[in-house]
Amino acid sequence: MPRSNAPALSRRERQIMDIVYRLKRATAGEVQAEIPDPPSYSTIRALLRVLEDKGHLRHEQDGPRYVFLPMVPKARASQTALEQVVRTFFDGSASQAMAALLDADDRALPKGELDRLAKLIADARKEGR
Amino acid sequence: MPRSNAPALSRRERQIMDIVYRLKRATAGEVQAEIPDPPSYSTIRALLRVLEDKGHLRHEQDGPRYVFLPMVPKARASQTALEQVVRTFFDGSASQAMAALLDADDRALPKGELDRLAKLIADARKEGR
DNA sequence: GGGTCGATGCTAATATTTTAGCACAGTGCT
DNA sequence: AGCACTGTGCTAAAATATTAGCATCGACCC
Repeated sequence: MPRSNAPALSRRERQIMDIVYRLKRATAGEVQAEIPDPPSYSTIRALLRVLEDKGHLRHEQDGPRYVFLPMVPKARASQTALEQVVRTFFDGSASQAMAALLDADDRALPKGELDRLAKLIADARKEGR
Repeated sequence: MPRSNAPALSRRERQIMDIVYRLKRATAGEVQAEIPDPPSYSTIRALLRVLEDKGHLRHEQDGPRYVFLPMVPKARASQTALEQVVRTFFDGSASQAMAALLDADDRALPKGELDRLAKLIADARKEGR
């Protein structure tokens, strides 16, 4: 858990946290590999250490090296991130955001996924009444 | 349009951009009012000026004062923001993200919105084949 | 005209972030 | 044992972001 008084993430810190979430767990080298125009290895490690100090990451020892993991579970962090986007860009309306997702990506949505969504929505409609 | 070589936004800059997007357009005073523990008015203005230099904002004169607006239209910025979240937290799958939105918020979704979504999805399914 | 109010432009100090370098520890190999 | 390799911890410099202060300008009112 990030310490409650922990300051918000800086730019690089945010970038690194995103990478760790995407990879689920990552070593310094893996993080570096994900950054375009990356700074030195040493720098990455320093940042990971800072993030750990601030309570955003923890590490496990994997043989000789550290593997870093988020303190806040991905599921929770993703909800927070979505809420933030919904609040900022969609007036707090989740359904507007969903419509935007559908709109942007309908080519890419596998049919099975659409079916699944249709079902979720059908369920929600039933519950809602 | 942000200059292509414009560096990513710093923390405060991001915060301010979000506020401007949320309000659609905002004066320095309005931005300040939206920030908890805000820095001085002077500071806000400096940041707005920086954002304008970097090409993220522009301003219009409204009587005696400036009203700031995003250079990138909200619709486009919101797509970018969603893509970022989808990539980071949902493995690139828009439908997973939609499911999360539905899950978090199904109490709050007005029935009419659900109907609209159901229709959008039905259409997408037709198109997709 | 003179004064006040509400705004801006600019400059400079301070704080934070970002970066790299160096020293050291452990492992495996010859 | 000695050496190379791959990792860490720590420290300190450099770059960037954040902040506030001060001078100025125009509008309005007395």
